[in-house]
Amino acid sequence: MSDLGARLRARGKRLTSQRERVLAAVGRLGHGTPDEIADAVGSDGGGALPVSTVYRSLDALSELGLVGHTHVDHRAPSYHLADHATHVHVVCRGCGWVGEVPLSAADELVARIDDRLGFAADAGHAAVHGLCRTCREDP
Amino acid sequence: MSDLGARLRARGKRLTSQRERVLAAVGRLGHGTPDEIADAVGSDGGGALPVSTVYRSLDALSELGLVGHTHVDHRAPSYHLADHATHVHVVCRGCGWVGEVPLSAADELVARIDDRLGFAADAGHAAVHGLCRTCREDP
DNA sequence: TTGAATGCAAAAAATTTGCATATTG
DNA sequence: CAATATGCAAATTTTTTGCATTCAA
Repeated sequence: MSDLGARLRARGKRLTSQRERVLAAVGRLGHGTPDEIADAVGSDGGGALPVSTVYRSLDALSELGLVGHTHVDHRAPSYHLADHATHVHVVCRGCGWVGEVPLSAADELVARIDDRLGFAADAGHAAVHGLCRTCREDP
Repeated sequence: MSDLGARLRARGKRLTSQRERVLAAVGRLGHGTPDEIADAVGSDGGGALPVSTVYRSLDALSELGLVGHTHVDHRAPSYHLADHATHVHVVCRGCGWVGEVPLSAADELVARIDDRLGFAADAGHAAVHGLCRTCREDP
């Protein structure tokens, strides 16, 4: 898997230390907004990066399929390594609680989507909203 | 269904013409960003509303569960009537194409989430990302 | 009346862009 | 060397807030 450099080059892009550091930071964080990722990069001992570079790096890495993102709440795209997406996120509309279930829980849905549309769904990038145990009982 | 006024009052909120107009605009539009909704409200003959009021109205209506939203792309939350959410959206990461499958396709997933977490998932508010028929074959 | 909601304008966030300079291949 | 990225600052875009005023209940 993956010579980052080769994959970038294959797309006419280049391997830079910034992109390596952003990728590493995403891996370290698990999940993070562009801002949090910028902070994480800043604490790897290599000096801070401007947010604009973080955005551009995330774009580049997304194009390669190395990182993905979900919208956990209204405002923040949360990036993660593509291979970290091993579960479906659920987000409570009431209290904001975030939980997860194994990706396999979505097998049936993924199969049905493929049947009907020929679409390769990546459930690991989905955030399902709803109400958690507590909020569904409450008013 | 519902008496909008009653539902609002039940939460200590009030029925205002602005909220009625925002709700109507969302219904007319089907889907729309706060900005588009503001425009739509502006063309109902009742004069424009400041975006801040649109945001606040959408919040209020969301709390009542009358409107919901999905993140169709990176940047835009797309609001819709809650009862319009009768399908699961799929969004192609490659070309941005948006499709949908019946909500029932997610029954199994919803059941599993309930089993494991006691969480009431609302699949109609989920956008599943992936690759469409065309993009999955292509580079 | 009285607290909730609006309108407006200003503030805060979040994201993108222009351009000279530095780097990769 | 040539094309791609970076850094930085400024410009956009999106969302939120403060506050005096209006309005629903």
